Amino acid sequence: MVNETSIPQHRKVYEILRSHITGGAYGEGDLLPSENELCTVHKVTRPTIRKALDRLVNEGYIVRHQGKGSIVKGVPKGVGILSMTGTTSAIGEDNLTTTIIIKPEIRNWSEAFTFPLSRLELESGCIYMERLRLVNGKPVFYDITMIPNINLPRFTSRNFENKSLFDLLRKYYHIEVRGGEQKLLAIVADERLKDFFKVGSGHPVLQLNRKIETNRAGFYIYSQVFCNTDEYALYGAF
Amino acid sequence: MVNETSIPQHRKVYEILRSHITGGAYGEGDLLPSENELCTVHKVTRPTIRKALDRLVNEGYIVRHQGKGSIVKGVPKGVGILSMTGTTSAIGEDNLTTTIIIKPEIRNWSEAFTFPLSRLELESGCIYMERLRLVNGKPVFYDITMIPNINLPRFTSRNFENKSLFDLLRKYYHIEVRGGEQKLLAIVADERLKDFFKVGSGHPVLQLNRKIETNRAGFYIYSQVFCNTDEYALYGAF
DNA sequence: TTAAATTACTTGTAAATACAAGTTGAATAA
DNA sequence: TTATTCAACTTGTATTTACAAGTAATTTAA
Repeated sequence: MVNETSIPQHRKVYEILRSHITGGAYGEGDLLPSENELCTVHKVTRPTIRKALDRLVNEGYIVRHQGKGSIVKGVPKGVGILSMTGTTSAIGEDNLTTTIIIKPEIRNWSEAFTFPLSRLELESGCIYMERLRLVNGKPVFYDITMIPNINLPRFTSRNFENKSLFDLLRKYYHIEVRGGEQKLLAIVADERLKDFFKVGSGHPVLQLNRKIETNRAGFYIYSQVFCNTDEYALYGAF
Repeated sequence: MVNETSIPQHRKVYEILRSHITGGAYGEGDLLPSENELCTVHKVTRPTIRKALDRLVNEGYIVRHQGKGSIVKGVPKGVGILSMTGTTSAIGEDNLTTTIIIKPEIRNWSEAFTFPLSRLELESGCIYMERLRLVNGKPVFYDITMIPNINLPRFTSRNFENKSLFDLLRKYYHIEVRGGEQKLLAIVADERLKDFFKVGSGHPVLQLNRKIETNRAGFYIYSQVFCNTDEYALYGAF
């Protein structure tokens, strides 16, 4: 029997458990139901349950102890900046507001920050945008995002104001982040950054150049993020 | 039948395949033997092989394609600084030389950089060391490492000159890095850093404060790393 | 009362089996 | 020759079964 969208069972169980953890149904230190209980609830066998749990362990949501059970660690903090998707999940959405500096528009690539581009990417052009992120009202992130203009209908007309770019890509285009590479360096704020961050001259700024892989083969997202780490240090778990 | 040290089969297979990749037996783009071939070679069944391969995928050594096979991606670059162990594997040992500024010595904790310490850690004191790392002769990393002084016989008398701290911990004390958390920020070089890095005043420096988890419960390694990113940006994969 | 043993859980490992689904190259038919 | 079909691979998913090993509470014996 094929499921409606043929999403594997272990993935479904993973999504459900993950949403329960992120949604607060389980808090830090709570015990997840035992594997056998999960089996009966989701009507699958133990290897399937274990595959779902394996992923939760890998992503840092839970730890397992032989003889005890699966203990919830909570939502991995800082997964955002340093290891996965956007800036949104790094801080917690409550305190983060976004100002669009340059709305998504189609441009030619201005060379995507030290990362070499493929011919297809160069020919297609890119969707370019600049955003300023404020944490508790203070400007902390300034980011430039470049996405190849390949098979993304109506992209530039979508509303980004209160959405995560990555949620949007996932929802409308089934593009999911798989991993990526990044370069980090410390620089001194230039005129533009001094203006955005409202800091004086000589102010140190953290710069991240990122190339993000997706589930679409050959489809990469490039972003350059500048951070004022005066009050909010970048946090990452690994 | 119990194996000599009762190391799981899937872990053994993982170690073997991993060493083949890191050792250069398989290069980038090469196909690993098929799962069934690996089964016959290692005398285990497919689920066991798949568990070993799963881990290699998670750690970025290989990618798998249905119908094609398991393709070697190579040794994950930059795993060092941003996601795992030391600085050594970040650059490649060839170009990296280490100068010990303060040899490992037992001290009281000077509060391990914003990370709260447990009572046991505070009571045990810490092994403290400072090292300067040079890449191609230029000072790039300055790091302070603090290790709780718990059950580490003869640690301060070991020779660190040309060894990775983490290799040593693994080899002699069976301590392996499991993960950790880190905070990143951009600062301006103080007098000490200006001296070490031979840079002028106002020079931006990247600072990492890290708390590293190990396979010993409650045993954490704390380190603070300062990087001059002028010539060598920190590189990380995720 | 106290300490040891048992029992009933939990997760960890491993095999054997089956079929689905993607890829590739060889055999076949036009 | 060219296009199509097919067979032989590959990995992906899932079940069933079995036992090992760690944990914790209960029961039992001292």
